[in-house]
Amino acid sequence: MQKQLTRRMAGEIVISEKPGDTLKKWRNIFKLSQKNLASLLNVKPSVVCDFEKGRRASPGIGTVRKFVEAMVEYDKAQGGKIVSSMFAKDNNNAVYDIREFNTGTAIDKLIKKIDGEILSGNGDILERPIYGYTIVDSLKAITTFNVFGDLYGWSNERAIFFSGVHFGRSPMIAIRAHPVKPRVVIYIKPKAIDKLATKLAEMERIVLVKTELDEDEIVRILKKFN
Amino acid sequence: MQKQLTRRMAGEIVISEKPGDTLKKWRNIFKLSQKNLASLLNVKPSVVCDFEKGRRASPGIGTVRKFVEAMVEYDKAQGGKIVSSMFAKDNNNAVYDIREFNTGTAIDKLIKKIDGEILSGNGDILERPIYGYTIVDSLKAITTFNVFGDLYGWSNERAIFFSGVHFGRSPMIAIRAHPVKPRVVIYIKPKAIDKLATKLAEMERIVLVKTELDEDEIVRILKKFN
DNA sequence: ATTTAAATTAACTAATTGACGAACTCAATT
DNA sequence: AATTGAGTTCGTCAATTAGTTAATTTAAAT
Repeated sequence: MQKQLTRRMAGEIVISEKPGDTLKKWRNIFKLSQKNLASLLNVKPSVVCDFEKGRRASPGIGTVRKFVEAMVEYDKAQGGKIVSSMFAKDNNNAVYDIREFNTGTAIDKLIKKIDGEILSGNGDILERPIYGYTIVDSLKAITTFNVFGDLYGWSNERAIFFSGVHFGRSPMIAIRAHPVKPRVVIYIKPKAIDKLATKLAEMERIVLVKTELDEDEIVRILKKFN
Repeated sequence: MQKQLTRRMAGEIVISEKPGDTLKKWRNIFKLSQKNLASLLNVKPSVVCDFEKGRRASPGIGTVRKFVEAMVEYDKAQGGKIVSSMFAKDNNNAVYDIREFNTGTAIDKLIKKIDGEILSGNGDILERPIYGYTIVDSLKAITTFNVFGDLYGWSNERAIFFSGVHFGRSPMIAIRAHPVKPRVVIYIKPKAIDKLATKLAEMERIVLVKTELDEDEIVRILKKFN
């Protein structure tokens, strides 16, 4: 959660017309004076000001990272009020596991590892690399806040595992409606597979897979991936 | 849309343990060789390599911005395949009618006009103004491109009518998953109402309504609104 | 086993950053 | 009228980046 926020802050700063202004904006959000922030960073206040005023056209990412992380850390030490207010109502116990791989892994390789059966998807799509996965409880995912709402944490170059699947309609509809799509959707022990699910998968060019392994086994297997 | 992606990329790079690896990951996603990317940036390939290999501990944000924007620009010039694969697509004949009101209309007033029955929602929420409506075929809406994808066409201060509703699960799930929410959802002649639909409506603070009028009658009535 | 494209490494230079500190502005207190 | 606090400006300088060229290694493909 903190990482997500730091990423967002950093992204905003880097892409901003005026990185300094954006930096300042965040400092204000965290209710820090230049002096406070400077002391968190072990630098003098003028340094903070120089950056905010854009004296350096292109500060290093190390600087940005330090700034951003210092603010988030600080907030955390104060009880994390700001950070958690950014995430409104978070309650991600719908997420069973979430990880990023260090290197890309081909889709078909992953499917084989988890003993999956392909329901939709073929050809070179299966060779595309993915960079992480998320395992969610399908019902909780839609009744719990924020799982689909937080677009920023998602990379679409990943696999989404759904547990607690009945016919597989709802998860695919949710994905259909959500602007960011995963590359692979894997149903864990589905009771059946609705035709609409495979149809939507085809339309979205998503590889749809089912597996009879349970969550724990999957996590164990995928832990070995890097 | 592009800006969102560039921000996300930049954020990921800045906060990454190994910014170089993350940069590389994105280059791969955009299917560019170091040479290609270098020529887009008017630098030598070794520069790209240096960054990817982390030989610069803290590259400037200008560099990051250039890299990220070059990739996105390049993709755009190629038709934007990668970028749009990150988001949704376009095309809509699922939309039966769509209109904006000139002035705000209170929700309860509109409900009365179309002879609607409230399934979820009460109190002052019903007095909120809405500024337009859309009538969509619920099945087409999820099988046709874009209806949910084109986020910017929507104002959330509006009513969405769904026709062809069976149990009302799918439309609410779609709304649940979509980042932009309407104020009011109206089912046209639903066969039944699933409990999950009302539950989701409550969670989203969306006024859920059903009506037994058909599309044409509704359009006729609403045409009189301004 | 060779060839070729792609990626990595090294050595070097000019330009820029990251940091300091001192002087300065501008409101708001006292 | 003097003091405090927050923020700004700027000269300075060692350390680092952004870029070059050229040589070397890896990985694919013939």
